[in-house]
Amino acid sequence: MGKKVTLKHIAEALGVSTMTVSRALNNRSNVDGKTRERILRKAENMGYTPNRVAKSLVSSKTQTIGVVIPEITHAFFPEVVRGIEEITYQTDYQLILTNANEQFDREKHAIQTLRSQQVDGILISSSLTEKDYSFYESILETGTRLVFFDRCIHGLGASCVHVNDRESSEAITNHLIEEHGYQKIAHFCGPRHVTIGKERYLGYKRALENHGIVINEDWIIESGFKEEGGYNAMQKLLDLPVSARPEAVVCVNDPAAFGAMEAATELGLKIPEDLAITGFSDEIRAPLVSAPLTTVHQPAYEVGKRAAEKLLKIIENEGEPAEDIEIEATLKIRRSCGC
Amino acid sequence: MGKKVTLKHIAEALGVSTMTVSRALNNRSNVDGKTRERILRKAENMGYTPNRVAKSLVSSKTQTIGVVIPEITHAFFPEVVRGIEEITYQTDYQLILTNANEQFDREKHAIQTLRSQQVDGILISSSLTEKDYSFYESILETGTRLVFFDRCIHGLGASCVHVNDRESSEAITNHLIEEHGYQKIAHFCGPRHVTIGKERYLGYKRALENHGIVINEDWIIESGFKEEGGYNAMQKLLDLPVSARPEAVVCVNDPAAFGAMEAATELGLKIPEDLAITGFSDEIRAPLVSAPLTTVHQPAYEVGKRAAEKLLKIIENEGEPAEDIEIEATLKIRRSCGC
DNA sequence: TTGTAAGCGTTATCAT
DNA sequence: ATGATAACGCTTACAA
Repeated sequence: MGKKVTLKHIAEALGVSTMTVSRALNNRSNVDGKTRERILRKAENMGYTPNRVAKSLVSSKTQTIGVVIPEITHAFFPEVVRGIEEITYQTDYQLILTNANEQFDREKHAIQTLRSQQVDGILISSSLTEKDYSFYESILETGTRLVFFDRCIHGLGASCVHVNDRESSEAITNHLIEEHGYQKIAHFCGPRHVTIGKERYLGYKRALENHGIVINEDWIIESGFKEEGGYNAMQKLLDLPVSARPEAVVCVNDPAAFGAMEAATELGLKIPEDLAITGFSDEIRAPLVSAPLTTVHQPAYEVGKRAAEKLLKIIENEGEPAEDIEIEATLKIRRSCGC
Repeated sequence: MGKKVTLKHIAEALGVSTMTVSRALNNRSNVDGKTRERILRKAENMGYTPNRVAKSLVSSKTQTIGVVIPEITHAFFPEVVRGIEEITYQTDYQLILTNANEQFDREKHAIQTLRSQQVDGILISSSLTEKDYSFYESILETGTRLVFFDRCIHGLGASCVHVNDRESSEAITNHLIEEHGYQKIAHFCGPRHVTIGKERYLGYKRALENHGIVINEDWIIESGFKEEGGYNAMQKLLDLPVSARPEAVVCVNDPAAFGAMEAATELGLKIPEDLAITGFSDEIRAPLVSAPLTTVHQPAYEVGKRAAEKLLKIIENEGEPAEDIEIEATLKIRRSCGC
């Protein structure tokens, strides 16, 4: 349980200066072979561990990046984290993980803490649901390096990594219309100020418009991104008289779709016979539920990887420009759409 | 993009000393009301963010804990992380996440890095598969605070949080014997030097012994903890002539069970009619697979919470004793056992 | 090749 | 109530 060993201790034990020890331990050229040997051996058996905190104070570099996710239970995010982790592991960065739990206040707090920890950069999927960008504007002004992923905030000049949400949402809606002939299609949407909420809504809308289908506002219900929200939205939808119900529901993501399925099933509907449902994410449960979920496959691992790569570029090259990186998502047709 | 604002900048701008600024910002009593006001306002609009790195250097406290997990894709671990996160959020600690990817070398490396980052403590589920505890002995000697969870290493005097693996494994094996009358039961085990590998094996063994069933060594196959291992183990098992095959397989965890199911299904077996399979974890997919998995429900969230609580106690109370915390797991009977 | 001095941003300690 | 100084562990810049 001895006190922590520092450069100074090694230096004293050996009768050299701390600088010599520092140099030896950092493989600098300008230190005598024998001296280096002695120092390395001594450090080893004194159990020396460099103090990165002190190092960081000098270099203002912590080799650390912060990650803020809105929802650790949505399987999409751990998979993103895996992608991030692959990159940070290779490049010897550490990853500080924080969970905003879908609350923007927690997100702000997390970011402030990360900044005060002097992380070299931050990856974030935002929980922001209102049109108040001032927080982000002000921290970007201070030079905080930031890359958004999945849930982005545009117009701030920050980089963003995401899938082609709008096209994908349009494609899955098209599938319902063209392959199954559905005309009455509802949408359980996320908050509209979150990119993915807005984009997926717009894709849905465009598909209907392109087919000359008039949008029924009763069928557009905000479910948010969680199962519970999908469950509630479905209950609301099924409050409508039977004649006024849709044939299909396009959900903003998989968890919402699962919640919707559960509510529909409890109320005696069969999926997809009585009601078709689609998701967005293709998380781990999608192929397994009783009516395997037709959804949009989002390459989560890839999203994490690309976001981390971009952030590291920004950290390591002064003039790295902001960039909008779009990753192709693919339709995953299963049974819940009626196929 | 202005340079970072420090105490000194605020002090100069206001013509006071840095100490006064420090005191005001930290709510010390001994600072004049008006001075404090001026300082707070100035700090605010200069966009001051405290530098925790500098703070840490003085206090040798980082408000940071490290977490090392063996496998971020196994859904059990993100759920544990959620539990940890709940505690660290409440107590204003940050969480540094590292993934050892089932490799002990990466685990060692992760721990060394965490130590050099001066984390206040480490939570770890070990990937160690051999009986070489020297690494842990040496880092514990230096006073590193450590709590194991799930995959523990005993005999080091470190705390550990885990479920009652042996009893649970015995109970699920008993279920196969007593409720279904199976006598020919195989076991896909983890490495024996990992606690959970050993304990679950011993539970399985004890159940057979208590029922006077002789163990068939051909049926004990090391699958490890991943799907792929379960898949391979099942292929090996099904290489046996039909007459020499077991009626049931007790798998060391859910992923191994899923892999085993897949291989069995591909080879034309029906589960549970031709072969019963059980798991251990009760992860998110367990109820959803085509033969819903009979397994042991491990309260992952609770494991994370308790481990984090224990670690914080150790960090905050000098003399906090090591403790072995056992959490009760429960049998989750579904269809894959034949029920 | 090695050493000395100063400084990174903060706080503890001892003045004033 | 406020300030000066040293210290945390390390590295950069300069000197010997």
